[in-house]
Amino acid sequence: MKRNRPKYMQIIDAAVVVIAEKGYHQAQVSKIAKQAGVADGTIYLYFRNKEDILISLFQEKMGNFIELIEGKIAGKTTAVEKLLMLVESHLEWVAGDSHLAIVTQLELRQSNKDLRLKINDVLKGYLKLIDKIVVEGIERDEFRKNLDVRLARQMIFGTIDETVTTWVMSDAKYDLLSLAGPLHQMLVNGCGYQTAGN
Amino acid sequence: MKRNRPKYMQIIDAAVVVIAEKGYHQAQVSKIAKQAGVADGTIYLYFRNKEDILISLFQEKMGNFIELIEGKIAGKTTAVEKLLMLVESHLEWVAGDSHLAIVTQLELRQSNKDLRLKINDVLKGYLKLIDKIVVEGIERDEFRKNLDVRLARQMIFGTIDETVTTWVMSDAKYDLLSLAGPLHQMLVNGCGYQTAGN
Amino acid sequence: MKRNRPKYMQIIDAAVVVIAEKGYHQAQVSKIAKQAGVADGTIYLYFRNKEDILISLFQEKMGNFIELIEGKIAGKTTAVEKLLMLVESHLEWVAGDSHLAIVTQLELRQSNKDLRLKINDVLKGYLKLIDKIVVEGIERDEFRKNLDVRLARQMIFGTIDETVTTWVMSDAKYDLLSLAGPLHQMLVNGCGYQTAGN
Amino acid sequence: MKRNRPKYMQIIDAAVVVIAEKGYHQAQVSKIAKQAGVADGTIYLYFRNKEDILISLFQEKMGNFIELIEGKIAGKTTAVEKLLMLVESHLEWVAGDSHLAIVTQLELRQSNKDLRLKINDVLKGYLKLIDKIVVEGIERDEFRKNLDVRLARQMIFGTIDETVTTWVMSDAKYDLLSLAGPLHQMLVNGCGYQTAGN
DNA sequence: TATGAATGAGTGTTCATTCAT
DNA sequence: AATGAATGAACACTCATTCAT
Repeated sequence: MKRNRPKYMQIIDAAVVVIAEKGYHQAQVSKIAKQAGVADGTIYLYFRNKEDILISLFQEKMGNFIELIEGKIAGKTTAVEKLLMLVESHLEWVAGDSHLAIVTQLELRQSNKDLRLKINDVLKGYLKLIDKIVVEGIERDEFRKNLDVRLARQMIFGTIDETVTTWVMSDAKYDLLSLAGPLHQMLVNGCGYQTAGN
Repeated sequence: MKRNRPKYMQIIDAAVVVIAEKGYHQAQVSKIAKQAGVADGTIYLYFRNKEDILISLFQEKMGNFIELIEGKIAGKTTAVEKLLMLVESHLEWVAGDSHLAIVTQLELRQSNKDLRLKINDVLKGYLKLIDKIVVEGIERDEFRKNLDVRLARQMIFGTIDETVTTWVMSDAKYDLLSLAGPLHQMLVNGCGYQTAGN
Repeated sequence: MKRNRPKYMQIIDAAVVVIAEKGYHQAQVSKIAKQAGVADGTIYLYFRNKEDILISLFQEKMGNFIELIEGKIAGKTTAVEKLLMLVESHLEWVAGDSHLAIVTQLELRQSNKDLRLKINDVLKGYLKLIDKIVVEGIERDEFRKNLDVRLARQMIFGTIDETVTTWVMSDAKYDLLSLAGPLHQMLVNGCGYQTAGN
Repeated sequence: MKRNRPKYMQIIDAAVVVIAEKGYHQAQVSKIAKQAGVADGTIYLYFRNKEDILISLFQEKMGNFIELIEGKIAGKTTAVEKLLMLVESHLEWVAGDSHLAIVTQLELRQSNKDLRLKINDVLKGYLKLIDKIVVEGIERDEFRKNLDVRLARQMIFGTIDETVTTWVMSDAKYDLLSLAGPLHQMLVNGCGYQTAGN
C-alpha cells in the first residue's frame, strides 16, 4: 500500500486511460493491470480494492488541480481576477488532458453512491476555494452586498461544470479555452459586478 | 408495447418509487415488477428492455414538465419574467415530488453513457426553451447584445441543476422555493440585465 | 427457495456425486449444476449459497437416516437390541451409498468452521438418540449403574465413526456389514454388559 | 531444507500458533512467516511447500508424543495398565498444549484428502502401538480371545479421539484428565476385561 | 395478455510460490 | 542464507431476458 512507489501512479494513469477509452463499466481490474503493465495481483499491493483505485485517482488528480489553482490565485488581487484565473485554469486543465476530462466529467459519475460521496469530499476543497473568492468579492465591494454565497458558488461551479460536460460530450469539437472570457463575464455579472461593456 | 394502456404508467411509476427508495443499482426489474403488481415477464410487453423503462420514465415525466412550463411562460411578456417563471416552476416541480427529484437528479445519472445520451435528447427540449428565452431577452434589449446564447443556456441550466442537486443531496433540509428569487436575480444579472438593487 | 420441488433433491444428489468423485475443493457450483442438468443460476432458486447446498445435503440425508433408525429402534425392547439395530443400520446406510459415505465421512469434514458447526447441529439429533439408548440401558440394569452417559455416547459414536472412516479410506475393500456383530459386542461390553462368551 | 537448523522448529511452532489462533483457512504462509519472524521466501528454504509445513508439524509433534508414550508404557506389565497409561498420557498431552490440541483435533482435519492421507501415515505409528497392547492383552488372557484387534484399535482410538474433539470444541470447559479413569474402564470392558465393580 | 421458472454470461480478489537482489 | 515484491490462476453469485404454459 505504499503510495510513493512508481507503480502507484502508473496504475492510476492506466486506470484513467482504460476508463476513458472503454468506459466505467468496462474498466475491469484486469484491463487496468494490463494497461499498467503489471499483474492483476500487483494492483492489490497498492490499492485496497477497485473502488480505492478510483477514489485515489480522483484525489490525486483533483487534489493536484486544487493546489495548482490555489497557487495561481494567490498572485491575484481582486476577486474578479481570481475568478478569471480559476475559470481559465479549470478549462485549461480539462482541455489539456482529454482522457482525464472524460473520466471525471462522464465516467466516474456512474459510480455507486458510496464512491460518489467520497468524490464529493474531494470536491469540497474546490467548492471552499470558490466560496472564499465570493466572500472576498463581497467584502471588497466587487460583488453585490446581498449576494447569497452558497447560491453564487452553485452558479459558478454549476456553470463551469455544465460547460465542460457539454464540451466533453461533444467530443471536444470546439475550442474550450476561448470560452473562458465570456464565461467569466457572465459569472461576475451574476455576482453583481458591473462590467464595462454592459 | 402499447403505451396507452394503464399498466404502462403503472410500471413507470413503480420504477420511480423503487429507484428513489433503493437506488439505481438496486432497482432490479423484478423489484419494479413487484412494486407495479405485475409479473416480471409482463414488463417486456410494455418495454423493450430495462433501459427503455428508464428512458420512457424520463420522457414522460420531463416531457410533461416541459409542456407545463411552456404553457406558463406563454402568459409572460418579458424574458426576465419568463426566466423567473421557469426557475420557480423548476424548483416547484422538484420540491413537489421528492421521489422524482431523487431519481432524476441523483440516481439516473449513474446510468451508462448510452442511456445518458438518450436522456440528453429529452433534455434538449428543455434547453431549447431556455435558448428561446435568452434569444428573446437579447432581442428585446433586456440582456447583453454580445451574450453567448449557448453559454447563457449552460449557466442557466447548470446553475439550476447544481442548486437542485445540492438540495436533494442534503436530504431536502432547507426550503428550496425561497431560493427562486435570488437565483433568478443572479441569472439575469449574468445575462447582463441590470436589476434595481445593483 | 421451494424445497419440495423435484429440482431441490436433484441438485442435492448432484452435489453428492460431484463431491464424492471430485472432492470437496473441486466441487464448484458450476460442476454441481452441470451434473444436476440445470443452469448455474437455477441453483440459487433453491439454495441461498453454496454452503446452503452442503448443509441441506447433510440435513436431508442424515435427517432421513435418523428418522429411519428411530423407527427401527422403536420395535426393540432392550437397550442392547436397540444398540445392535443402530450399529447395523449405520453400517448398512454407509455401505449402501458409497458416494454419500465418502461425502459425509471424508469430504464434508474439510469444510470451514461455520459449516462444521451447522453440521454438528444435525449430528446432535443422532447423539441424543444414542444418549437415550444408553440411559435406558442403565435404567433397565443392562449397563453399569455408574456408566458416564456422555463418555458412553462418545465411545459408541467415536467407535462407529472411526470404523466407517477407516473402511471408506480403504476404498471399501472389505465387508463392512459383517463387523456389526463384533462391534456391537465391544460397545455393550464397554457399557458394562456381560455377554455370554465372555 | 536442513531440518536441524533452528529456524525449522521456529517455523513449525509459528504454524501451530497461527493455525490455532486464526484457523486453518486463515493460516496463510505470509502470516506464519511473520509469526516466525522470517521472510515469506525463507519458509521455502526449509519446506517444499505449505503442505510440507503441516505434515512436518504433525510428524514432529505426534512423533514426539508416540516416543513419549512408548517409554512410559515400557515400565508397565499388564495390557490394562499399559492402556491406562496410554489414555492418561493422551489426555495429558492434549490438555497440556491447547494450541496443539486445536490444531490436531480441529483445524488440520479441514485439510484436503492428500494431506489427510499423509497425516494418517504418521498416525499409523500410534495405531500400531495400540495394536501391540491389544494383542498383548489377548495373549495374556486379559482380553477376550476372540477380540478383533482392528476393531478394538478403532474403538480405542475412535473413543479417545471423539472424547478429545468434543472437549476441544467445548472450549475446554471441563476437566479432561478426570475422564481418564472412566474412559479406561469402558475401553478395557469393551475388550472383554472384567473390572471389579461390574 | 399474463405469468414466473429457468437461463448463463461476466469479474473482483486472494495467496502459494518464485526469483532477482 | 535471506529477502519480499511480483505473479496469475481460479470461482461464487446476480439479474436482465426468454418462452412454454
